[in-house]
Amino acid sequence: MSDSFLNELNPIQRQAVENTKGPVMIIAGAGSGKTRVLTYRIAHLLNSGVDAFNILSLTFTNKAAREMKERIHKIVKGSEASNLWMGTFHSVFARILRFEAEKLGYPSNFTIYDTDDSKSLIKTILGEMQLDDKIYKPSLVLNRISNAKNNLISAAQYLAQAEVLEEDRQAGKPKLGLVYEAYEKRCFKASAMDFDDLLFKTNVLLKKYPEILYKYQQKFRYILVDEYQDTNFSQYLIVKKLAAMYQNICVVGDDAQSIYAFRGANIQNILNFEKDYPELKVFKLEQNYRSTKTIVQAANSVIRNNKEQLKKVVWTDNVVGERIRLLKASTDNEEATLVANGIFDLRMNMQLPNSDIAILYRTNSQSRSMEESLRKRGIPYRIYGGLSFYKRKEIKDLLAYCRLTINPNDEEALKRVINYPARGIGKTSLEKIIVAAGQHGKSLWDTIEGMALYRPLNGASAQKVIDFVTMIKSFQHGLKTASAYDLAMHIARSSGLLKELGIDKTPEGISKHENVLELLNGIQEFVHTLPESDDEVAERTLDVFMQDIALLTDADENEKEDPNRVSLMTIHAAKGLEYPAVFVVGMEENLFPSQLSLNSREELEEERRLFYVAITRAEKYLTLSSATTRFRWGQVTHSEPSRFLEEIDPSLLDIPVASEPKGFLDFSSDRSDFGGFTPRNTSSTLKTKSAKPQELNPIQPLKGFTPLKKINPDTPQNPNIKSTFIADDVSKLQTGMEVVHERFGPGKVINIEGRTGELKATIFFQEVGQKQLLLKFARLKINE
DNA sequence: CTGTCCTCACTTTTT
DNA sequence: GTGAGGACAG
Repeated sequence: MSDSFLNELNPIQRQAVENTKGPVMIIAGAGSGKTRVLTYRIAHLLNSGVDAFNILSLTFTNKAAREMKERIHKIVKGSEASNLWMGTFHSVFARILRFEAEKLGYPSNFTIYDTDDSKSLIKTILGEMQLDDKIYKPSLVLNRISNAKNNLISAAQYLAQAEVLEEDRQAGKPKLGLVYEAYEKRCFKASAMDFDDLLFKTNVLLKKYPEILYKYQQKFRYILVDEYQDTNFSQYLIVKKLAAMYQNICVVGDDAQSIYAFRGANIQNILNFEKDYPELKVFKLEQNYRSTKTIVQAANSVIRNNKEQLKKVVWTDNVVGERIRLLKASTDNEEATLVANGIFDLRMNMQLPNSDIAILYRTNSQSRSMEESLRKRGIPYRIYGGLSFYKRKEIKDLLAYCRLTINPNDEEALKRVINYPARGIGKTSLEKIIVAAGQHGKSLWDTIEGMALYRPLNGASAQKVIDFVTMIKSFQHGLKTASAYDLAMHIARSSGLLKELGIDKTPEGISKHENVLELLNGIQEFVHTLPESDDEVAERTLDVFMQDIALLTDADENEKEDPNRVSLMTIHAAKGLEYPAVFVVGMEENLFPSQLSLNSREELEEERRLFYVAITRAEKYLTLSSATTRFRWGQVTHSEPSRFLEEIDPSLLDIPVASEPKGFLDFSSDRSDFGGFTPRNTSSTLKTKSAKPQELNPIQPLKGFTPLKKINPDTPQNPNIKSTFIADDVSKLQTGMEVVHERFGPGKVINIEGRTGELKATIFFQEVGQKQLLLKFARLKINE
């Protein structure tokens, strides 16, 4: 058994990997090889004989979990790695809760309510309590409930706290606690848990049943938590309890990248970790392997403005690299055009594939203008997040039928489909059912199933509801016998859903129909896929398929499509990812930082950390763009440049020269003789500016100074060399010639093709490998 | 009860 | 500009 991979680590990383006993905290700066340390640590545990079943690894997103699993598979041979418990907090504890559900009075097939379900239920409750949903805005109410749950305050405890009630009274929402209470009851009656419940109920379970706690303490002897800075109190306590016996707990985090406080994440968890475990070992990973010096320094100069942070010095041995480019546009559409042009130039001049490029924004709504400009330019792209596949109406409709079949008590699913497709059960009927259910303390389903007993409706409407009940029951027969696909297809057909969608021949209607078919396809794939690990449920029935659906965010169904696409996503979604070239768009006050964050220092600091995350996604090229006017909620609004721009050390920026008449807006004007991504300034300014960052950086350790080693292709060249790049030179170019490229360094021409003016050369560079270059853009120097 | 038209709120960020 | 939800007529 070889641990040779350990040699790939630097001394601190290696210590962080090898100290597997006892509590460990790894403070990992951006780009410091955190994921590598985590994966190697797990691999090292497995190689030293720890059973995969005894390792619990918690991540923040499904994507992160998936990636880590893949990487571990690559290092550890055999199928052992499949047995790791690795996933998000929510998915791991949902799994445990399903196993232990009866202890809490839940069936193991409980539904997981997503945010829409929760809001819809709150609206229903507000209606019943005759509260104005303008005052009790469902999203705010849900927020408040969510906060309570994340701090382990039940409805009963909420109602028992005088100050909390007073707070609500002050805010003009005195009944909020009662809404919480009703919500809690309704979820329970519907056999449903919302996202926060998955953590809350886990806490309840572990507290109420010491023997269950003991069982999982024994099982999870080694616990690893990624993105620890983003955990909330509820998650913190679960981890603390599980780790209490063996104390083999390793948390990894970076306080500078904490961007989920809005959802209850608590930086204190990372700051207090030391108090919880006195013999804690702390490892600080401060060397950044990802980005250029310029980018690292820019990030440092921004984050320096935050008051609350752990002492940490992120530095890098990498090259200085390009300066950060600023784009200023007059409108959001122009901004998008500039970004698309910038991407075009990067592909041309730096030979970057689309997949090396990402556009990051603060809000999902900003994606639209970007999409348009990319489409115009013919640049393929992929949007991450946004309206995910599983959030589309038609998908939710079919899933609601499936949910109802599995758990008929699921109130939100029932409300969603009882009259869709329309079957004559309208609002009035539904209201009568809800009232009757409330009176008898039954779920909606129990009320309509026992129509004869509870009599919520009479005559024709009653008959329609009875028919609906009969239909759902017929679906239920398939649960144990039919495969997930057969049953789902049967449901889609007999419910009338497919027919309904087939009628609509508008492009949107067709797309909806296709989406449902795609979901059915996905279910079929599931049926044909074998369980990954030993303890995964082996049956391929519908209820197994549905278990984790609510916890899925982005559908990675599209993997089959062209992978060479530009990525578009929110900065939040970009966390943990890295791209050679990054565009951060919408650098404007009231957008980034968000208007809603300007009330408090804490919130502003979170926005700043978000900007820090955005900057540190970039490896080589970073572009920040803004617009002076922007279309927002149907109106043109004026906006000022973001304050964050001023926080970047100006010497790191490629600031458009004022005297240049709007020229900098136009990427394409003279790119033929001047690489589009090259600083435009005169050579004298370039010289002084490129020299400055190193001198200025006060926190750069001495070793960070790159000694005069071999010429690095990424180091900005002395602009005076430019004069030797004469176009005539290029025309003389022939196969076999030795050339020097400004960025790729020395290379040899392998092939030349194309017609004059569009000549394309294939060149093998010693340092970066083979590239295809358009000669009119590539500034090549022929070596004679 | 159904379908259409109109109004209005909407833009933080995610499990 | 858009999508959800309410008002209203059939």
